[in-house]
Formats: sequence, structure tokens, C-alpha cells
Amino acid sequence: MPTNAGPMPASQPTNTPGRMPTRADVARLAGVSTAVVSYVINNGPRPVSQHNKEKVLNAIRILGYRPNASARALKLGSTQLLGFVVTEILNPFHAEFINSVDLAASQHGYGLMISSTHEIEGREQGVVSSLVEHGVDGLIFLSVDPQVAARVTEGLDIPRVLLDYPHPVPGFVTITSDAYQGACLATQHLVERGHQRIAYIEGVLPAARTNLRLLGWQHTVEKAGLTTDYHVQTTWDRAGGRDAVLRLFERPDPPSAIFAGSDLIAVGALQALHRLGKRVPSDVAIVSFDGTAETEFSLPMLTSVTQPFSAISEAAVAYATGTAELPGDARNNASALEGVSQRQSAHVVYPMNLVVRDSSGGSVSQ
Amino acid sequence: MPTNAGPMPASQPTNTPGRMPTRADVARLAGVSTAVVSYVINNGPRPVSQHNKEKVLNAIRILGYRPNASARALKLGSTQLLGFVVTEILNPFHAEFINSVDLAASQHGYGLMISSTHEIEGREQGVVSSLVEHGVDGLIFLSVDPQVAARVTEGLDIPRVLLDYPHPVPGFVTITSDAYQGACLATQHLVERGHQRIAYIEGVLPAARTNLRLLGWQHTVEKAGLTTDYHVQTTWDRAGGRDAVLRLFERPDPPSAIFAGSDLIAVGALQALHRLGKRVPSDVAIVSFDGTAETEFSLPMLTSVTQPFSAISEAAVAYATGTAELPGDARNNASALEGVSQRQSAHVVYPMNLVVRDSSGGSVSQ
DNA sequence: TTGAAAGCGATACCAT
DNA sequence: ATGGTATCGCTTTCAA
Repeated sequence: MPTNAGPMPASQPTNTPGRMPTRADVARLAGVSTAVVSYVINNGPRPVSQHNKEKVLNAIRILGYRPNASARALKLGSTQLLGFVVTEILNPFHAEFINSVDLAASQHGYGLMISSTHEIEGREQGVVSSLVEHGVDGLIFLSVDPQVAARVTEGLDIPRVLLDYPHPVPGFVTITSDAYQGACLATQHLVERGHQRIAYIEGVLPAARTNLRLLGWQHTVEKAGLTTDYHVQTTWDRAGGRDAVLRLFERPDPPSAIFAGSDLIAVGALQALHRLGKRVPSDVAIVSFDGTAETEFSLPMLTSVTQPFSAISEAAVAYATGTAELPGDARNNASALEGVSQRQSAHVVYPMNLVVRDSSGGSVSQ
Repeated sequence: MPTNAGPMPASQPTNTPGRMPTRADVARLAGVSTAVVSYVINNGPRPVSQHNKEKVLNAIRILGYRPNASARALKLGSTQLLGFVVTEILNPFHAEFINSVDLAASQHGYGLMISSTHEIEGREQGVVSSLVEHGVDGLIFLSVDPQVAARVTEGLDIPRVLLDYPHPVPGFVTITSDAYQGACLATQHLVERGHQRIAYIEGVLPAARTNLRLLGWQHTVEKAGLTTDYHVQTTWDRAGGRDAVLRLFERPDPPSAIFAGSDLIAVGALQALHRLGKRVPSDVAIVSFDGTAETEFSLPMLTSVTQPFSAISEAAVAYATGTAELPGDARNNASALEGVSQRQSAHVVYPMNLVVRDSSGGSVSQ
């Protein structure tokens, strides 16, 4: 036995072995009523004398008492839990949101239940049911089809937030970055570097969704008098970026610059260009979209338009917890129709930023 | 002046729309008692006639009834919730575990509460308290110091699992891959390709933790009669890998092969080698450790020893939910000392696998 | 300022 | 096979 001078285990509570202490135990030990214990723990709604407050705090410490959130939730009808539904956790873009939503939620005093559909068809229903039965106070969706999100949350009277969706959806708060503006930023950056053949690689979007990145690229390219001919569709992952570049460079007159619809696509594109013996940025320049952490450690480092992950996540949590103020006219259509409380809608858009690194020639030719 | 006359009396005493239907509503509509409704929902513990069962199921459908997990948890003392504590979500190694633990948990019918400490000193206490107060039935820790995990869970009587920790810890189930064997695999692979100067780059480990990767590399290198001189310590991230390579190649006789302690380090190393004009694998070969998704899309693709993420996560969930069988002698020290139920311990180790890709010359020099 | 007590919704035992 | 009901831990109104 080493003479471990570490901190001694704090004096163990000497209460009944198998049972967690309850508020009644605290009250008994402190010599007060259970109501007073509540008042102390919640700082209200009634005042407590300093004397009793200390006795209660002491009893709590001695017993190692922890409030039971289930009981609290049952009484109050609020769990202080938020549900986060995502299609796939390993996508770094999603991971960024998971990270910042987790932070924002804990700052608001909320717990976060995360559920991935693992891109399994029809899994949304089960995932949401589980979350709802656990009593989440609000739901945040990422990369989930709004139609599906609406269907599986039908009849629920809790705030629902859709992340990264470019259109308003009745009954939801939609929060997104300005993909059009971001695409313009990215493309304009390449135009200004003198590129004439600027390609756009993207994954396939659901038909219902306006393709704002495409629009931004198109408008910017056209305004510069360049061709919109270099538009390739693929899948939203690394393999997609790789394949798209391979196709692009089968053409007689391949592009000199690429705007990639996501970081993942850009990383795959980088790999393909490397295989083809093309140098980045001297042979081909690239700007990516999203600005996840890996853009800083690709070869070369990726210039990208970045998502305001924190701002979006904070807003999402604020709405999901009911903290955020809705726009003034948002409660206009509260028709009280058939008594179904029509949840308020809002559409919030944040601007994106251009971060110049190496892949666009940012710190090479200038 | 808004005609806002305060909160509307939204609730009508009749078919109150704002209120979720309860078991009593179902019982009333079905014309049975609440007990019968329970028996139907839980398939027991008492039998119910086919006739009544259908009436109840019907009523549930009509009302859109959802059981209230808070009430259930209060009565049963079990939330069907697991807590997952991690230091940092954006680390792809962690994301792999989040993904596979989420999958395993939902397959077991459990919800997952995730909390990151965001690597903030002392944040573990608050994070665990929140999880515990929400009543999680078990806790899973990843990359959390066992001392800290033990301290912040003191006095708790729920299963605690430590992921990716190489030693048994009293009161915890520790689950890990065999890092020693993995390191041997990786190093041996480089030895067999004829490398004489094989470096090992790793991050700094807590002093209390046996450095199994280092041991595996050392033993394998020594057994081959090679030098153990190329050992560099850095940080466990991409920047660390980059810096370590830069240092390594300041030496007069730099290594011809690198075993990287993590994928992130390998990716940073790749970047530095690129800067230095070294080609991978022809000038320098690399094998990485972990086998996260990005190893398939680095330039070149990384040969790596891979973690059995699914197997580890499934075991973790099985233990955390109390489903898994503990080894026979694990309950030996149930001394019932002072009535404090001594939780069982176990240490589970899974083997790693070598996946050969390009960075080690795997598909280049055959 | 404090205590007593009525519920929140679900479970399951004790009756029938 | 079914109904009535005490109970889980906590919040808060009402009474003192």
C-alpha cells in the first residue's frame, strides 16, 4: 500500500444503503418541512430564514442528496431535456452542430438527448417517439426532411427547430446560414483570382429544396461573364468529391478552379487531384463550403466559407427551450382553430464568412 | 396599443387541447380501468382479455396517447436513459464512439444523453451531476480520467463504464482495445516492409497510464534489432503530428517509417511531410492508430490498426444497462461493507485489426 | 416564515 | 380477468 497522500474520500453518508436520499430525508435531518427544502433548492417561491437555509444545505451535503428529475418533471411538466435528431453522427458537419448544440444546451441548463437515424429509412419515427416519450421539452432536427419531421411530430405541442434548412416551414423554427451569400463569396473569391473555368461540385439535394449554393455560384459566374458549364452532381461525401473530379478532368478543357459544396466533397476532390497529378492551388484552386475543423489540416489547407455553428446552435437552443423571442408577427395566425394551439414559426438566417487559406492560392500567389 | 389582455385561458375543461392524454383518458375511452391499460401497454404482469386489449389499443390510437416516461421513471426507479460523458465531441475518434454507442443504446431500447466537458477543467462534476439528476441508469465515460470519474460518481449505485482505458478500475467496467497488440501489428507491418528507422509519434499520456502503444512499438522494434531512438512526444491532434514530423526531420538521419499514435497525428504528419517535400509512402511510410473514417480519405489513404468500435460500444451499453454478464469471480468482493453495495468490476479487452492501405506502401510496392 | 397536503402519471398489489 | 388504490419524489397552494 503506497502512502497515498491524495484526498481522503469525503465522509460517506451513513444512510439507508440501497435507497437514494429524498427530500423527506433532508427535511427530517434538517428538522424542517419538505416545503422548506424545496424553497431552498429552488430559491423560492417563498423566502426561507437564513438559519433554516443553512440547516437544509448542510443536510443536503451530509446525505449526498440529489434531486430526482423524474419527479420534478412529472410535477412541472418539463424535463429540461432537449432532443437532437440527426441522420448521421460521423459527418464532421453534423459533429460540429452536435458539439455546439451540446454546449449551448448545457449553458441553458438543459440536458441533450441525441439520436441518430443512422440514415436508416423510416427510422425517424422511432427515434422521435423515444425522445418524446422521454419528455423532451423541444426538438432540434439536422438534415432531416421537413416533411418527415412534420409527420413524425404531428400533434406535438413542443418547439421544433430545423437546422440548416433554407425555407420557412409551418410549425417549425428554421435556422440556417445564408448559403446563397456563402456561395457568392466563394465563387467571387475565385473570380478575383483570375479563374475563367470555375466548377461547382455538389451532392444531390431533395427536389423540394432550393439550391442556393448553385444559384450563388451561377449568378456570380455569369456576372463575371464566365461559363456555368462546369456543374457536377455527386454524393455529399468524400467519395463523391473524388468521383466528381475524376469526371471533370475527363473533359478536354477541365476547370482551373473548384467550388466544393461541402468540406467532405473538397477533401475527396483533393485526393482525386492528387491522383491525377494536379497541384493545388497552382494547377487547380479549391474553395470549400462549411469550414469544419478538417479544412485546417487538409493538404493544402482549404480556403472555405464557414458556417456560424455557434450562433446557429445558440439560436436553436433558445427557440427549443422557449427562451427566444419570436418575431412580432409570428403569432398572427393563432386562429385557435379547433383549439389546436398553432405553434409559432420563424425563419432565421445567418451570414457566412470567407476564410482564406492555401487551397485557393490565398497565401501562395499573393 | 396591442390588445394583449394577458395569457388567454387556453384550456377548456372539456376536451382540453393543450393537455396530453393520460392513461386515465385511455381507460375512460376504452371503458376499462387504468390497471388494464397498464397491463396492455406493458404486456403484463396480468393477462388481459383479447376484447379489452383491442379496445385499449384503439383508444390509444384515437387519442394519440404517449406514455409519460417521467411518471414511469418515478414509479419504477429506472429511466431507460444512459449518460455518455466525453471530453470533446469533434475528435473523430470520439465521434466514432458516440455513433456506435448511440446505435447500441437505441437497439437496447435506451435513450442516450450526451455531455461533453469541452475540455474545460473541472467541468466533469457539473456534467455528471446533470446526468445523474436526470436519472440515467448507467454512465459511460470516454477519455475521462478514472480518478476524476471515480470522484464525481462517488456514492452512486449505477453501472459505470470507462471506455478506452487500459487498466481495471475498482467500481468500473473498463473496456478497451488491445493497444499493445495493435502497436505490435502496426510496427511489425513496417518491419516486414524492410524499414530500419521506424519512428513512433504519440501524444502525452497521463502519468498513471501504462503506455501500451509505446511498449508494443519498442518490443517489436527491438525484436527486429532496430533502434528505439525515434520516439517523439507531442499533442494528440493534427497540429501535434505536424510538429512532431518537423522535429523528426531536423535530425541528420530521419526515419523512413512512422507509427502514429492516432489518426489525427497521422494526418498532421502527412501534412508536414508534404511541406517537407517527402513522398508517402516512397520516402516515408506511415501506419496510423484507430482507423476512423478519415483514414480512407487522407492523401494517401492511411494504413491503420483499427479499433473495434461497435464491439466495444455494444459491450459498454450491455454493462451500463446491467444486461451483460460479469465474469464469475467479479462479485467476489461484495463485502456488503457498511451496507454500501460494492459494484462489480470487470476489464474487457478486444483485439485490433490491421487494415493495409496506401500510406505504408501496401498497394504500391506490393 | 413555515407546515400540511393535494396532485403530476404510471405501476402493480390486493381485492373481487 | 378486472377494478380500486397506495405509492414513487417533488412543487406549491392554502392555512397557520
